[in-house]
Amino acid sequence: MRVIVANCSVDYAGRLSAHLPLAPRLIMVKADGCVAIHADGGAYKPLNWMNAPNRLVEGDGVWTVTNPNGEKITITLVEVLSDSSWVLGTDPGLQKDGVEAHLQELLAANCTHLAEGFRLVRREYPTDIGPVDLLCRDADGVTVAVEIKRRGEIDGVEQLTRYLDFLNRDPMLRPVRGMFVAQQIKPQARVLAADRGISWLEVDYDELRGLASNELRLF
Amino acid sequence: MRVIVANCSVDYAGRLSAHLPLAPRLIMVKADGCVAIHADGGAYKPLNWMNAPNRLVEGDGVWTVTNPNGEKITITLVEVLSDSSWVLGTDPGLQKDGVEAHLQELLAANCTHLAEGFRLVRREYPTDIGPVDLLCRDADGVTVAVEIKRRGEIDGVEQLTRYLDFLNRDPMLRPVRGMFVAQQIKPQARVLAADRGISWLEVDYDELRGLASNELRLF
DNA sequence: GTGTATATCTCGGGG
DNA sequence: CCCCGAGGTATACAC
Repeated sequence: MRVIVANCSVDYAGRLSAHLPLAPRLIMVKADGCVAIHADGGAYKPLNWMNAPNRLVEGDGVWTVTNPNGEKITITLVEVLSDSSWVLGTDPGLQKDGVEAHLQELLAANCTHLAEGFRLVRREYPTDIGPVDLLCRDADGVTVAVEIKRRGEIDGVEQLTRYLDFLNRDPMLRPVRGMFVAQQIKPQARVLAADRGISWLEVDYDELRGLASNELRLF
Repeated sequence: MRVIVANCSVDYAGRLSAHLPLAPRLIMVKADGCVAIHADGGAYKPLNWMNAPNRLVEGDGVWTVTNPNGEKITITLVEVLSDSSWVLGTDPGLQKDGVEAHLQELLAANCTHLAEGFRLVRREYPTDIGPVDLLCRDADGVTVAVEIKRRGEIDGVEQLTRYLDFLNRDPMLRPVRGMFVAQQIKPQARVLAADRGISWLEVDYDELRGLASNELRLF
């Protein structure tokens, strides 16, 4: 890990063209070779960057970083205020809890939470176009394809629509209806779901987790 | 801009829960207060972060960063290897060229480039489901919804299909046909567009820009 | 390698 | 302020 603070200007040419006028910035070079140019604000995203794999050539006050896709960053260093390096080693990595997969687990284990009388057929039910999160049968025995998201946006409705298209070609399953489930569903997604006859439901992750631990306590 | 290199462990609780075991990492604190914890690899994305606005409290070997949404990062500093600060000032900012907005501008100004006899009705034509990039009328007076992308992929075709669904409900516009325009269109997207009766066109940004400057030269 | 789905996406624009 | 779309999205994973 190398950190340089310098007055610099930067040019990027690749998927688009971009230019940074001369100003003081922080340049971070990681062990895997990736380069990031940071301003003193603006969240974690750098102004410009080049991910690994790439090739960094340090010329006389000019760095050029190129990658195999023909993208190129030119950093012109006018005045270097600081230049330090450290060896940090590989990171043990981030442990996460609360992503979509967990929501899916909880709902698979408690699918009556989706609606009275729901029974799980299987998780990750395969179709030609990808796996459906949950396939259930409702109280009337009608098949229901359930798509689960942490945040329900329009893409998720499109995804579920594609699954329904394919599932409804199977005479053993037909008719299949859809259910869109998320912790929060955007208005646009609700409109599209409703328009396509897909029901939707907002669920609470913490409540579900409590429900799951209660069930555990009962047995 | 403050950069600390330290052995640390990190806990995040907010939109999800996450934990980083003790290891050497770089902690970046920007002037706007945002905090990012970087490993020595893995592109420009930090392992953990907290964007502005937030509140950073430096305790005895423990930093807590909280934001108004109830999210919280706890950084436990075991050994500080380096701690430096610089004042960089506000950045003049990134100048971009070649993004979708430019393509849309150029095509709005030169919509005959899309097809002979095209006339622009309006840019960003609103529908219940979002704005259509360009609404035009072709040489026969038929309404054409144009979706513009830098890179034409399947999502764009889906997006245009949604717009067409809604536009075709308007008796004043009906029938509306679709046109999918991009600098490069993936084969899969072409197939889907064709399957839905949507015409598609690849355009060259540099050529369009030249065309626009030629028009300027004429007047 | 391509295609697909996720993300504490980030970021900027418009109502 | 939220909603919405674009992004050099990045990243992981399946085929």
